[in-house]
Amino acid sequence: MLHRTERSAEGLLPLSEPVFQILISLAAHDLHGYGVIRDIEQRTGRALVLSASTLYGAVKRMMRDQLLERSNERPAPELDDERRRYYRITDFGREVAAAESERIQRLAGMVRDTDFLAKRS
Amino acid sequence: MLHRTERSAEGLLPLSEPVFQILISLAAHDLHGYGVIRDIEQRTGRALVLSASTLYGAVKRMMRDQLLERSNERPAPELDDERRRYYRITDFGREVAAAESERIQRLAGMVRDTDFLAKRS
DNA sequence: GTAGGATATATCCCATGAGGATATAGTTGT
DNA sequence: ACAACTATATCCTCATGGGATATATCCTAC
Repeated sequence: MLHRTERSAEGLLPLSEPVFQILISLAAHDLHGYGVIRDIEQRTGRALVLSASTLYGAVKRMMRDQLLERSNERPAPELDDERRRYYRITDFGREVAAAESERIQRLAGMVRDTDFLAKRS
Repeated sequence: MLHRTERSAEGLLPLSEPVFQILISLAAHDLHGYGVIRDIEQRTGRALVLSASTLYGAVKRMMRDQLLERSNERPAPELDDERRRYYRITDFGREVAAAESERIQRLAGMVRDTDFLAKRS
């Protein structure tokens, strides 16, 4: 019997914008909290800038839900900052991110050619 | 001087799943509350089935935010049900739906070719 | 060396929203 | 007549987002 996922990824959908963006950032590489804020800010062209409370609150809940875990690996000492706390996405976190991505693709397809500004009746 | 939008559509984004789906339903044709629930259920293949409290709560807030308004037009009496309260999407509601649609398209593009399950490092 | 801004984490607190439970009542089918 | 479905509405609870705030370290300029 193969590994049985405790909680289904779908049960956590839809993800909030902050949570999905945090998963995207950490899917690429381990990062510390403040670094995640900067990464999201850069990737979205400042369209989304998380406040500190949003980031740390979300991270705490994502750890509770086993989407993230603490990472012990740190950069070379000369590049490091002792205050940082690094996080890593879990396998389950990747499952959830993939499921949310599929949901988004489905939704995007559903409305792709819809002209909401065209009045009816 | 052309019409000036009071509140920007972007300020309401991102929309919750229920709110966006309600706008999609009403963008096609006026409908009453219970009919919106059925319409979303059908369109999404039962993937999203709003509870009554979610629907009526969302509709109330959407009226407050001027995304929807009451519609006086009713179907032919033999097809009607007096208990029904029909709703219509407003021009502003269409703007907001279009803005959310663009946001979704952008997000979908951003993650389209991301393989979240491919482990790194 | 010290002042100030950026980096970094964390908590308190409030407003908002999703949705289960529940209430009420009219409509339709058997 | 009785049940199931249609239809609207409110109460209540829980979770989340985010402003304000606190604390401390790092870095750069003077």
